[in-house]
Amino acid sequence: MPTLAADPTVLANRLRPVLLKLNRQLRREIHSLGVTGGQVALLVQIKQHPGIGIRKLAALERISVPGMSKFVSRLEEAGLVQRAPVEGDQRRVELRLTAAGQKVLRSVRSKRTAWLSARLHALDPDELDAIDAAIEPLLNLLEAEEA
Amino acid sequence: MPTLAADPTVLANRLRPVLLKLNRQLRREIHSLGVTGGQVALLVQIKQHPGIGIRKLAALERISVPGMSKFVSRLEEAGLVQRAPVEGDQRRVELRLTAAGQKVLRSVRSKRTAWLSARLHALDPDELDAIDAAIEPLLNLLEAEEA
DNA sequence: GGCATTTCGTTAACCAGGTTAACGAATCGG
DNA sequence: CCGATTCGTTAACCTGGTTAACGAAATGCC
Repeated sequence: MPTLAADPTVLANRLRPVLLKLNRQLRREIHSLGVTGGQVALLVQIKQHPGIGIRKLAALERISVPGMSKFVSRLEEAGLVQRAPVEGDQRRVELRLTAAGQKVLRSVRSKRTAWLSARLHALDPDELDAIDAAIEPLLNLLEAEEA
Repeated sequence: MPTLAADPTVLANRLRPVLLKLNRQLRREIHSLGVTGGQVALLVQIKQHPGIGIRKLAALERISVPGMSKFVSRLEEAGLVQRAPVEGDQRRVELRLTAAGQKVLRSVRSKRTAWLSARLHALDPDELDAIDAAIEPLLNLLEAEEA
């Protein structure tokens, strides 16, 4: 039974190693289609914000602009996204999924063979609920600093 | 309100981006003393298992043996850990914290200025409880595959 | 005792995922 | 029309990993 009214600093020290190890595993989830978790996240964002630019996308994903430029280049080389010039502003670029990108996204979403999905299947329903309930608070952790 | 009896695959797809972004932030938590979260985790393990070898440590942290060797080398160069020869087996090494390593660990543990700690302080008690309650299930996710 | 096998750690070479610094081109505002 | 800003790219660099190959030491066995 977890301690109620957890001390934030103590909680941080317990949470950190868990996140660390989970992400080490997730990094290896470079599954079948050759796309990493990070790349999938990018595809999702582009799908949800068609025509978005590098800069906004970088902000959404919380990485630097040059970093985003590089990742998008990789996705473009892989044929999953398309850089299109913006009408009336030749500095900007509009990003969109290609047909191949959409296909990848569809097939990834239903994938149950990925490490995380497989491990979650092994948990009890109440454990799943506990994780489920933590997702929003964890998201709030990130949104807090957008202010 | 989170969905009860969450579908593991759906939950995985919601969880992944959260973990991804959290870890991107955590990576920048290279605070004052110049040690990263991963390095702190290592120091903690060495403290809890004094005299542990590279191989076991690598298994505990779920990374490869050569990777661990490299990280330990860095920590040794930084003067935080000490490689000592093992009595009666000259292949092995025993790892121990130096005084400096213990000092770093003490000062890190109480640090409330780190990003994660600061953000957690901004959450409601019930959100903290939700996160707290999710830690064990998340750990189980990792332990499951030790079997 | 001697030799094959296994165990332990290191090194080298490589890749992904970032970062900051510097820049060039285009747009915008006075 | 010119200075300042905005957008994206490139280059150089770092951390955190990986696999492959290896050398030295210990173990098992005949």
